Amino acid sequence: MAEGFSFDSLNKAQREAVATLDGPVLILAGAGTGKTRTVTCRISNMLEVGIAPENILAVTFTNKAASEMRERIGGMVSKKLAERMTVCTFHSLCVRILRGGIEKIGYKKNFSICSGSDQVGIMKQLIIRKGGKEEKLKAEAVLAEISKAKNAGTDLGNLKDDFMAQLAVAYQNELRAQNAVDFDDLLLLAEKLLREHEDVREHFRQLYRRVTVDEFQDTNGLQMQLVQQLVGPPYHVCVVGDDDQSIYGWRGAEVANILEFERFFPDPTVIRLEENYRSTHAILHTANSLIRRNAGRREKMLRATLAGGEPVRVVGMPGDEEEAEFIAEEILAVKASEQRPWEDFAILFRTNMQSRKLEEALRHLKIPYRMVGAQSFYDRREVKDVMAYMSVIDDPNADVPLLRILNSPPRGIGQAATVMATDFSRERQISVWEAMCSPEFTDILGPKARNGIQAFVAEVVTAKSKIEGGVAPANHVIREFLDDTGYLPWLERGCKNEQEKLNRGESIQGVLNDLAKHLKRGKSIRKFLDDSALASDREDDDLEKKQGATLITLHASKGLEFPIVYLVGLEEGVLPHQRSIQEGTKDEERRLLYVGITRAQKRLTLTYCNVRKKWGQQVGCTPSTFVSELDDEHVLHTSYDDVMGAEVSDDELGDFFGDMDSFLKS
DNA sequence: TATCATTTCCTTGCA
DNA sequence: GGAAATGATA
Repeated sequence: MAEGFSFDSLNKAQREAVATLDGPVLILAGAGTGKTRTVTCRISNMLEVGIAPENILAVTFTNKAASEMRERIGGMVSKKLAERMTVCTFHSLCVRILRGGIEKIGYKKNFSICSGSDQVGIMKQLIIRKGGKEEKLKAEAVLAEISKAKNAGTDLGNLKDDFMAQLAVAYQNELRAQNAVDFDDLLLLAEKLLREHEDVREHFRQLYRRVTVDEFQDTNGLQMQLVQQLVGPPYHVCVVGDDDQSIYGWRGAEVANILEFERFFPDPTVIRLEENYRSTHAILHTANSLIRRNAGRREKMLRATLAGGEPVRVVGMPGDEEEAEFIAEEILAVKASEQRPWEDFAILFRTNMQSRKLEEALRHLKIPYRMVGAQSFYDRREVKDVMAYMSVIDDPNADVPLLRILNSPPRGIGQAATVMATDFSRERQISVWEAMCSPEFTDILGPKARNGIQAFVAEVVTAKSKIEGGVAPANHVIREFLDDTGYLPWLERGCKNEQEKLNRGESIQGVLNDLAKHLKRGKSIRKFLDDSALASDREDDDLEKKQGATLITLHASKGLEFPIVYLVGLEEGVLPHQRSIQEGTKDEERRLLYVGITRAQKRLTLTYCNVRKKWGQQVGCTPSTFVSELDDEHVLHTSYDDVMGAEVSDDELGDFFGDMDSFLKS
């Protein structure tokens, strides 16, 4: 089963990357140059020269990337060895580090992790309590500032806005009081722990002798500092990335980390992967001509190994409706004439808003499609609710989840009663749950709220004792609990249509199934909640197995490739996005388009509209300045009339089926 | 307090 | 156009 890897299958630069195991290494891997293959071969090589798997650490940005990498290395060397390595995200690495000594910096060992909507929940409470309703501050905006400050290493009390600073400090105290950390804290505290405690630092430096960081262009300042703490002399650290594909500046990524890598680690070996195996020459030439316009990049020349290719089409559309129709009809026609599977086609767009029209057009022609990364599974409202219910049963003293579900479904515990409960708990230094159990508190409530709270407390206690008594499996008890408390019926009533009801039911069942799986493996409910907080999608959600053409944002498309790509909405204000024009970050938008273009293997179509419906209003559009930046050598400029004229028969066919469709439905 | 009507705001999305 | 937050009413 261990097929190993052969140097013969690699090009010169890739071979050098795989063979250079010592000292700092910077691999600049352009789009489609076999980056993943090179990195996995390099790590396999470490194993083959006898480096212990325990000493190997590879850090990625997503769980998906981590499991893919482990799997591929397992296939090359041996599954057993691969499983002994540490391949994980920055955040789970930090959890690991913190579990081994967070008490040294003043937290309790069993800290819990606050995810996005938990943070929003806390912040909303704080804004209400601090009387910020007149300021009409959005919780998300405050949290964004806090996150920025944490990643930049500035003090939370020093935020520009005075009120924001107040909220930030209160937020941090709140987390502290609940023994909770947010995602930024994971990095912040892990770095602090390593920096301030030599014994911990030495432990991990001894453990992780070989460190690899993937997608290095997406790291922020804090992550860089963490890597520096983690890697000591002789600096066996390898970072891999492409500055031209840095598209997450808006959430703190610093291209400087890759541009000035030698500032952080001395005298690195720099290896450039410049041979592109993915796209035709025409596509790559067009991409290169665009990205050349960016200043301050690591100069590199991507070469196509696939000569020639069809010209890149740039099509001007009358409106967004026609744009969507045209693409759907062409996909249908090309699929038939070239015998391609739906999976060969992808439609890329800048904002999620744009996907609606495209979805409609595809549905109209009965083209199956998959939407990638629209809303992550664990962010769905009902999933969050169910997880909060689980958390409450597991430990009702955690305030955040308790407050989340306290009045869903309505139990007569409105805003007034909630504020009273949190105030009461604060004064006495007890949890909200303890307040709710205390007669002293319930006595000061109105009868409605009192009854609601007492009934709820009783239900939680019953469910808790059932689980602790081992009467039934926890997932069954929880399902029953969701029913008895009226949550499930309430959720169903709130659904607008059958489809929604079905979807919600499925995702709830999904959570419960996942929990059952964890329990069978002997893991606790708490462990399940922790793992899920660090995951974004369900493991067994068959991400790749979903059938159909792909609808995807440019951001989510990074790392993927498709034979045929449509990139829509090349208009000023859309791509580049309006806000980037205002903020002067057009360079990043250019990189975003570059990423999109380089996803295409065989055929690429770029479209722009003259008119676009924006928030229900027709708005005139001008083509993106990026369109005029493309070198025309391999570009064919054309229009809706031209392309539709060439396919009249298909057009009519589409309309025929469309009419047939509505006829059958009526 | 719950529910229905009205108004407000619109990136990108990972742990 | 539409979700989500506010406001008005039972």
